[in-house]
Amino acid sequence: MFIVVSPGRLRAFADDGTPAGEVDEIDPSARLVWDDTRRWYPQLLAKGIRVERCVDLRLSHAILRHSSFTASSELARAALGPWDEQAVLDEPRERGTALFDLEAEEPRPEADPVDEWMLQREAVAASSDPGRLALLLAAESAGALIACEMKFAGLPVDAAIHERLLEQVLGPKPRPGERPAHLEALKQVLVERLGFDFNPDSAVELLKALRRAGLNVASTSKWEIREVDHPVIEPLLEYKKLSRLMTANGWNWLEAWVTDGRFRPEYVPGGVVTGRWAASGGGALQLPKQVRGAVVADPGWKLVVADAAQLEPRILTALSRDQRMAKAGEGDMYEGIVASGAVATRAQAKVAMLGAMYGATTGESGRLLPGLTKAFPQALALVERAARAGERGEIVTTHLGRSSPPPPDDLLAGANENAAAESRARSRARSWGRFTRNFVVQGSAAEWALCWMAGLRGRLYDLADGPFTARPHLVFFLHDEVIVHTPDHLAEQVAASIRDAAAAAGRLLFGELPVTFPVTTAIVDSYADAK
DNA sequence: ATGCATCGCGCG
DNA sequence: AAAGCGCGCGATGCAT
Repeated sequence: MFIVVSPGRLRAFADDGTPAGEVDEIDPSARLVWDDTRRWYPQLLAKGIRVERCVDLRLSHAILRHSSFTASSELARAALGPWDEQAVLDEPRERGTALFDLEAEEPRPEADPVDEWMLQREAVAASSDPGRLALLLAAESAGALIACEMKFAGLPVDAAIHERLLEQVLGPKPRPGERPAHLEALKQVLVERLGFDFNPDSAVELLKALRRAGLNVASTSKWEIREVDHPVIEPLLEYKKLSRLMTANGWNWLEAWVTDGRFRPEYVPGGVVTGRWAASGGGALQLPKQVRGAVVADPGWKLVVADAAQLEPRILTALSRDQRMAKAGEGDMYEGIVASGAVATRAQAKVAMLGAMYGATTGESGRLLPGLTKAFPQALALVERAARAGERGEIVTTHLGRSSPPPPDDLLAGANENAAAESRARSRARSWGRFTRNFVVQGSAAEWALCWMAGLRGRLYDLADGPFTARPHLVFFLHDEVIVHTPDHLAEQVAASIRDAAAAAGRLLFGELPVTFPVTTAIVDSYADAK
């Protein structure tokens, strides 16, 4: 059964979409259909209601609007409307410029979610691959539930441990506007070794200072100055490292983002064009290894940290059905690539695979590509095709049907003018090609991860009783990695569920292909101990 | 005072 | 100024 949720109304529908009247309260085992999970779910969670499944019409619309699978649908061909992000963003600008005429504005009636839902069902049913699209929309919507649940539960962070760590590395908490002791001391070393005062926090001043001291550098980035031989370099790199910790995850971060022992960032499913999640608030997806020691399980609980090993190369294997690459991926994929003879070392295998998926042309990665291409022609042909399509301004699509955004209007502009314009056009086209090359792999990997997590969510819930935060539950997700917070005694079962869900995700996406998706699991008290 | 672009760096 | 994809954020410096 479906229940369509809208302000003041709960409309029930049978599985085939026929109306079944209105209901008084939400049945959490029904599939809830709503405009935006972020709008409805937090208040349900606050009331202790955990929803089993949903249809997030906003996220689904974004997929269907652009998917090449539904290009001929009514939904995709309609003018931009209230379900389109762009229309919503443009809206305030179209209306008067006065800032305070909000009262004067007619509160426009909300679009009916039932109409949109029906359009979406039609679009999926008539699409070139209803099965894949339905899976994608279900996974995307499950992700929306999980994002809200993870924010509700929060990632357990021990502020005392974090503060101790900061004090060890930076010195005692400074007064506002001052550098902590260790950073200040390092600054003095820098000044001493260059022979004059300057502010190392300013990239402009720092660059001038380095050049004044006779160092031939064009920027102050780590990569470049690392190569320079001068007594200021070592303390400067150290300064940058400490400074980064201080500004990104220092005392301010702790105060702003960690309350009651929980870090609660906003996760943004579908926030990245490829379908990856984005996050806002506290840099959730950039939590540096340096501070992971402060992420600790509650007493009597454990963290189960799991990571999908070499996910993107394996996704490429499955997408391309490259039997030789599948063989190389039976164990550690990079070792397998070495064994195939494509490259000499594991490190090279890794660099070469990254280069294949990102479109490297130069450097070590570029040099290794011919060897990789020779060993795995089928897999490499897939990414090459995606790149060429992008260069021509065409759309590419992930395994389950998420399509790349249209190329910039000027992608091919200037191709037939003078030599300089032509070269710029080629460079633009190549750059877009690298994006589309990566899009199919990164986007399909994101789909696998969503299916993994959605399957895991259900398995975790079934492991215990009570409110979902009393059961094992997801507390963190980072592209190919999850953290589950679980009562001690269930940790082994959680680890097994994580592996089961990974295998199930592989079958859901790719059927019985001989491609495996191994996950490493670690049962730990502290995130820092996971690897 | 406030907004925006750039740099630099963290993560996958 | 990373070669080679995708992000978010803070500090700085300039424009408004």
